[in-house]
Amino acid sequence: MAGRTVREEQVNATRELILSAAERLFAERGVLAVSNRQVSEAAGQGNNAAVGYHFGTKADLVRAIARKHHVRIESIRARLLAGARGSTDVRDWVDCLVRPVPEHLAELGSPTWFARFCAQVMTDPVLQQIMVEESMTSPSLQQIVEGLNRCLPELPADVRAERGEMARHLIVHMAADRERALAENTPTPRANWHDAATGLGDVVVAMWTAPVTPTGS
Amino acid sequence: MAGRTVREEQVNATRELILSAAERLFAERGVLAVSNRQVSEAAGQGNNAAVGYHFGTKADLVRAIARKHHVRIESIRARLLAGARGSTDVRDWVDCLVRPVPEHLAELGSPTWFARFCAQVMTDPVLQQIMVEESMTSPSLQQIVEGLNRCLPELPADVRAERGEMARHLIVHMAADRERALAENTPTPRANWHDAATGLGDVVVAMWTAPVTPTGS
DNA sequence: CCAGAATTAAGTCAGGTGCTTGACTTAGCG
DNA sequence: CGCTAAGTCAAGCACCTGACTTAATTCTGG
Repeated sequence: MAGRTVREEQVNATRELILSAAERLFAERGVLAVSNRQVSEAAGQGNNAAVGYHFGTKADLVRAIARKHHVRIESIRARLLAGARGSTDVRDWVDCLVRPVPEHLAELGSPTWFARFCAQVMTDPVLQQIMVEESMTSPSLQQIVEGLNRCLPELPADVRAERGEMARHLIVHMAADRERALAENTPTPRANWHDAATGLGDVVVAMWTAPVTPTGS
Repeated sequence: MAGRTVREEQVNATRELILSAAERLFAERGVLAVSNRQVSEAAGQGNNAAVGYHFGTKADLVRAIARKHHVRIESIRARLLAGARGSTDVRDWVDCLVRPVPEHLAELGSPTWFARFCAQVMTDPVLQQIMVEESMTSPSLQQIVEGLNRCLPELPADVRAERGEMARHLIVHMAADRERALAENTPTPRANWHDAATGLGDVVVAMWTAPVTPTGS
């Protein structure tokens, strides 16, 4: 088994090269504006079809990038979740929801591209579905939802769904904004990812606990 | 001057045809996934260069679509603003911020495509700037910001900026989500655009008035 | 009623795209 | 040591794209 390393190492290396080149180009220029050829070249592969060989279609490449990060994010979420188990404080559950992505970006160290990539993919009419498939299969996310439900039992199911969507948008797009600001050396409202997550948490807690003005009936 | 009508009418009609065809295709398939050719064809123009003739580059086309809607949205915002002048209730100013887009979409009648278009353009790394230029020149938006500032004088400037960004993301992306759900006949949390705006308002008010947990110093 | 301009139609062109093909390189194994 | 198979490379294919050119059509102003 140890003999497999040499070749397999090399393959994994080029796969990783393609993955990170694609992530960077996608974030900077837009997923659809970048061709597989350009990704291959940026990854230092003379072969213009390297992406096709290793990943298949562009959608598969996007999925691979998403999956790579999601495993890290998932483990951070699991760790936070362990600390919140049984809590009846909304803030604890919101932190489980809000902190994993910023914390993951902090771990990666500057510069990062994943947040911008993520925001784009989540907004694109055809790529969106890929992201949903990748991230909604997370069991830990389900546990957070249940935890929040227990904290806010009288919140109507519709409103709960609505505010869940809102939280998702906020987390992804605010991370993308901050990441972009960092890349362009523009001033950011917060000094670091942890503080940014705190600001996000303040808002998301307020959001979940906001009174619901009656409509219709 | 009345004699101009026949010719100019026709030209404006094809321009409008191109504009709405582009808006629909962009929303459904993605701005960059649709070529100018496809837009021209979808608009019923035998000329594959009709887009180029009438608008120039794709960025110009995007700008034209954005501008068309922004004039309507701006007038709705101005009307709401008149009712809020002098108020010290956060909710009044939030309504000015939150209601124009949903109300505009309601006026257009189903199906609409602008919200999805808008969300994409705002997220794209190169198109984003166009949208910012188009929408940030609005003087009425400035007035809303000032109104909110007067209601929340002790909120730090950084946090104010941060929460302004959040509100923008929420308005655009939640509208896009609802629009997509409408297009796909998926159930929506709210029965109509007005109620959706109310739900959005509840959250945005809570967001602006949320306590700020101290960070750093 | 007509000359001239604006708009639409139709075709062309160079360049870029995804995908496929076949040759070359190299690791692993008998 | 030579064979096999996986990975890499380079070239070619059919197709699509934006940009440009030319012709036909339509309307305007005189």
